[in-house]
Amino acid sequence: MTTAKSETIAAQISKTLAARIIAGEIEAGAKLRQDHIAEEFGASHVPVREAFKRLESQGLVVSEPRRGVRVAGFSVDEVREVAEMRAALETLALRNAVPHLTRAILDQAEEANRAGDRALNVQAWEMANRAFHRILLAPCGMPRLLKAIDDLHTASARFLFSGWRAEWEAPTDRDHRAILDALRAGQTEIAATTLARHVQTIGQKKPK
Amino acid sequence: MTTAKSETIAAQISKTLAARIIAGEIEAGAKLRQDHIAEEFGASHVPVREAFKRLESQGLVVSEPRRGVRVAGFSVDEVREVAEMRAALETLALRNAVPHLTRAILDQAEEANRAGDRALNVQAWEMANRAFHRILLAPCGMPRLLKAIDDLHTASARFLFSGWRAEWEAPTDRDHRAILDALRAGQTEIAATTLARHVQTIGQKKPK
DNA sequence: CATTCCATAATTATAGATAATTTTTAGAGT
DNA sequence: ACTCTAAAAATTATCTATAATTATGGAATG
Repeated sequence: MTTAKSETIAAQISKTLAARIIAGEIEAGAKLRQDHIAEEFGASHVPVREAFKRLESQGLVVSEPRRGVRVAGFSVDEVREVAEMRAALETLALRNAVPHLTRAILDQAEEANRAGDRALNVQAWEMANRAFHRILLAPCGMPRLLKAIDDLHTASARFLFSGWRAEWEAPTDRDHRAILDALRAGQTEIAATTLARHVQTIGQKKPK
Repeated sequence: MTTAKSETIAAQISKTLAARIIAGEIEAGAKLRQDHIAEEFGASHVPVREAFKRLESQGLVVSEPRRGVRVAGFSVDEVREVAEMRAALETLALRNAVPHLTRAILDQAEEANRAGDRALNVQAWEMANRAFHRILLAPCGMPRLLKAIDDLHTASARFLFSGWRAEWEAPTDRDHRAILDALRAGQTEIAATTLARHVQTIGQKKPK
């Protein structure tokens, strides 16, 4: 599978590293040495540095001047922080999206939800989950907000994968269905409060 | 005035360019040519590119691959978007900060408010305004949230400076005082709703 | 007048060298 | 044996020079 031709090398490296960090292949706190990564990708150190900058802005790595970058850790507090930010921003997005929601969009979201129910592993479930949220929120037409939410989803996914790697079973997502039902009935407030509660429960599921 | 010695050159360039963009010295849509900027700062193009990446993550410039970066424009819709995001995130931060607010912190905020009243130009007022918000919200202890809010403040400041450059008079800030009074009285909800309304009024003040 | 083609310019990436800083290693002294 | 200091190694950050890819603008052509 070849990556898009017109993407810069830095963007490709950034995406690959982000995927690895999210998947837990590189553990938190590990140093990322630019020369090694440059060699692995057959590139020079310049695009690697740019990829680092992008990962830093996503909160996946932290950079200390002259000391290199390392994979960001995440504490329980930070997981809660991300969950609360998601609750605040996703409800805002939903309220602005509601006037533009059509039946077709709601059907799309329901399909994504079903795909989540059918998921065999946590990665597939997360992909469907993210699709569900994105489909419902995208019609708000607020690009900056959507990008912020997307970065928070990425952070959430990291937590999800790190704690649940082994034991995981597909949860039939009751909340998603409740949100869809409320939206179909035109009950925006109920949908928004359900969404807020739903997002915050993710932060509460301790990985045991 | 020498900048901090241990900062990377990229960080210095980024800060300087950000200040110029916010101040309106570089107009929206203007191309930023890395070679020229590198020459101006006596640096090479590599740190300039890294500075661009940082500005991009702050939303101050947009980058099109192989076509360079240009100063981001901002529409009325975007100003409203930023205001709504600020309202959502600052109320969240305030609610989490309230348990940690001391009388000393509230006094600090009041002093910042007075400094705003004494401000002779919009830049000084903005600085005091930002200080007011930061003092009240910082005790929430949520670094990711605070950083996001700070970036939104930057975007707000751009709008403020662009529209009000010439004609501006110090508004005695009634909302700030109302927020402080509510906090002193332990009325968290009133403080939060006042803050939300206050932030959104900024987006409504049309220039001219 | 529209279209194609080419020259120019700018961005993006490579490679090697240099400086500065951090980390590690080794050694001296108590 | 332990600690503190000094030298060495490793890594980052930067610069210079150069090549390759892609836009942009204008000229030539149908």
